[in-house]
Amino acid sequence: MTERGRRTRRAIMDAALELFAPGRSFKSISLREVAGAAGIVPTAFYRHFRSMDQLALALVDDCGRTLRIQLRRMRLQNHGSKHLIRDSFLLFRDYVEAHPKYFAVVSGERHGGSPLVREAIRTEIERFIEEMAEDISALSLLPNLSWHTLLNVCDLVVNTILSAASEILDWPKGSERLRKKRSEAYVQQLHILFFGAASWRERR
Amino acid sequence: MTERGRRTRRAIMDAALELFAPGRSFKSISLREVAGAAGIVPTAFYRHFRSMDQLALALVDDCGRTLRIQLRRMRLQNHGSKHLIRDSFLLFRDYVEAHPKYFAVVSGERHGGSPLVREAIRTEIERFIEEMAEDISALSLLPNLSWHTLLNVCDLVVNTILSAASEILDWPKGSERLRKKRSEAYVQQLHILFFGAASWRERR
DNA sequence: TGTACATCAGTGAACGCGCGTTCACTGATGTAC
DNA sequence: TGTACATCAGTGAACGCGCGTTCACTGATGTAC
Repeated sequence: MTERGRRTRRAIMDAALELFAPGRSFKSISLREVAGAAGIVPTAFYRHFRSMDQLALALVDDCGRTLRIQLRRMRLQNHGSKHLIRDSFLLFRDYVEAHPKYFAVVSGERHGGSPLVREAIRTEIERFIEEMAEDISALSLLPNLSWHTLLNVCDLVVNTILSAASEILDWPKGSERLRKKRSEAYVQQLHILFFGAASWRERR
Repeated sequence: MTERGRRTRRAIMDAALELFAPGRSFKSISLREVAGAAGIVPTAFYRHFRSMDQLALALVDDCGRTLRIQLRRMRLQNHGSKHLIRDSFLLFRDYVEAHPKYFAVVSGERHGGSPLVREAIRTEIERFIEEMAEDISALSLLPNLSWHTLLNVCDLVVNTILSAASEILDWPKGSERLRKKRSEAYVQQLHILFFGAASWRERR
């Protein structure tokens, strides 16, 4: 693959990501549209991807990797915080607002996409969950839980913040009150959830 | 509206629901396809709905109402149970498996649909949450919580079981082991969550 | 460093297809007397 | 209960459009000597 090839491939992926406006699913974006936005003729698309599904998979992979790196950095850098849960969530919220497209792909295609894409997203999310569990374990934040239960708690947490991400993408731009109110609601949900996890005794 | 009209309208909605195979979003279903499945010529569609979006709204409304009635009945009839949470979840799981299409609409379009449809689903889910909170309040299951916090807990619960529903729709048909394992995982999530809620003290 | 050549990326015409929507129509259904 | 008529539901031809994909091509890029 030549330098030119790599640049165009990147341009196609960026163009596709850019087309992920709210309310648009991957299925509703056409090959011709992506090609046009990437500045190439439709037929040239095939030089880089076999089909739109393959592009979707590459995109999921890309988003997944980027998000995992960012979120892990977030967790580790936040470690010493006095209000760990609140601070982590607010940081997460800001990150979603700063990079809406990445989350739009994951949220939007997680339940609606083609089976292939959905499976790929599921795998990415599982990695998410595992990394979160590893970090919590390494920091001994929930020493009472077995690895198995810890994973399950992280599943619940990731589900919750992905729901939050999806909602955040829909917030109207100006409404600071709503933004604060809903953020606090999610913070409370996470508090209750971690409170339950911290008081949990195995084999009850 | 005549009797014939009502029957055809119903046929259109049933046909659309039937087309909600896994991996198909509403956007990827065409007017002609729905009309064909409903046994009418494409142009006759307009006698009943202005557009596909209007059909989607009618469908969401229909699914929402049906599900709310069923789920409320479920909660109330399960009331005396010794293992309230587990029994409720298993009943819910069986109901999802028995009526997959209804959940496919709600799960699939909740994050991916057009803004109009997403808004409609959001409203239906809010009603869900409120009804659940009312029932829990009426049965004094979480007397320690303020109404505001109770609503927030129910939000978390509904999010969790909707994630579960989406996963249940994807379970391979035969795998009883997976089905049991994942069901127990969700039951544990709900236990932890309710445990946290039950031990929660306001104004901490 | 210069050149010849192979490979690779992008082009543009062409195809057949299913789409949403219009229109004037026909036949079925319901109602007023 | 029977009939005349208005309204309503369904028809079928037609339209222009954007779609994915094929193909033979041209020009750009990278490499071997």
